[in-house]
Amino acid sequence: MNRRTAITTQTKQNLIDAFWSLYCDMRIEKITIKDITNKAGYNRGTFYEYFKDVYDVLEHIEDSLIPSLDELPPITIGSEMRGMPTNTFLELYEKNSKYYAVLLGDGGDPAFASKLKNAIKPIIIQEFANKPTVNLQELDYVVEYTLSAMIGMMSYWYRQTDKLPSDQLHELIKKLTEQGITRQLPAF
Amino acid sequence: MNRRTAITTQTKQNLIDAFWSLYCDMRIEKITIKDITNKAGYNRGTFYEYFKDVYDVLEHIEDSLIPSLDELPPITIGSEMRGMPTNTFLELYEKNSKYYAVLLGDGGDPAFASKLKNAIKPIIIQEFANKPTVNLQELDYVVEYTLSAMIGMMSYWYRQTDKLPSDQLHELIKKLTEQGITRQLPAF
DNA sequence: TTGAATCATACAACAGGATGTTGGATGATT
DNA sequence: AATCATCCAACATCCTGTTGTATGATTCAA
Repeated sequence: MNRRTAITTQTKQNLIDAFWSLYCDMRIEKITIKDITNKAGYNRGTFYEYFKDVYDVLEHIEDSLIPSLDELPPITIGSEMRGMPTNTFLELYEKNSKYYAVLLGDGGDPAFASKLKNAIKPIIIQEFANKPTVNLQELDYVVEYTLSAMIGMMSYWYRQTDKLPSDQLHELIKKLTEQGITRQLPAF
Repeated sequence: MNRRTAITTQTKQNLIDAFWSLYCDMRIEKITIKDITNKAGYNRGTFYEYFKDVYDVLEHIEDSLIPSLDELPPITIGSEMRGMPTNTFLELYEKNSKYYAVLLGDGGDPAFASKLKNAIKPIIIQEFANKPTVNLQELDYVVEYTLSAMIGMMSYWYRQTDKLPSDQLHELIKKLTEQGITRQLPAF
């Protein structure tokens, strides 16, 4: 890599890292550009060489966390989860948990959940779109339901101090996906 | 009511209404106190008589939208949805949809979803807590799963322009709750 | 290889605007 | 008439985003 681009890349990353360490502790509205550059060790003006404003940094981070099509393993019907790739999603979450847990948590960005869902949704839907019996509109809602449940569950899990064991969590999700909620309730 | 308190109540409400109409159109970070007081027709200083800052207004609104225990109808096992009161939740959402759809949407507040879940969760859990077979920790996750899915689904529904018919949505949610996701997929 | 031209990087300083506080005027309550 | 609440004007402070400039890196022709 060019010496020059190496420097700029590093500077940008330093700013990103400084932002993230602040973002983990405080609401984004309270983060000033001064805070970021102070922490990263740059002049405040330097920030504007790389980002438009504080929200631009967040967007940059979010974009880098949205999986690209080829990053996700191809999904085939008849796989372990019979079409709904919960495991793929869980692995994705775990891989990026450092960021996901914050972005999808209480102090995070509600738009990120949508971005994530919208990135994954077409991949899943595509698998079923050519089936003759499929109602595309309903399918859309089923996928929305699933992804919302997954995200909610995982975020909650990461928020807990005494967590359910990981394999028990995975098992529970699998059962909920395949059998529904009612059957998991003690009264049933 | 006292004339004086009537005035303050009205002023406070005017400020809240002005805030909400702005909040529906723009991110909260972009809303200035000047915007609010201009819209409501007060001096900027008056705002500080009632609220600490812009976020304080949002908190006030959110608190008024969290259902109290006696507001929610008592939940009994063996009811229509066999214990998981999805209908109760759907009705709650629809009753407050003007606010819920915004607060739980992309430009909303992720903390509100948690507040809402935490308010409803104990009511549901209480119904099962005394069953001998229940695993309280797992139950907690099942409820989290359910509420996350409901909130995600409803928010998505309100975001759509050409919505699935309401009764079809309710029917789909019922099936997903009772039978799981896998059985709703065309490949199954 | 050298050195002059060009470009990128980082910074200081400034104007504009938002914030939160203080002290005072007006009008209601007692 | 005295007291108190409501509302507002004005102020100091801080944050923002832009502009102009100095420093150092890269390029290319001689």
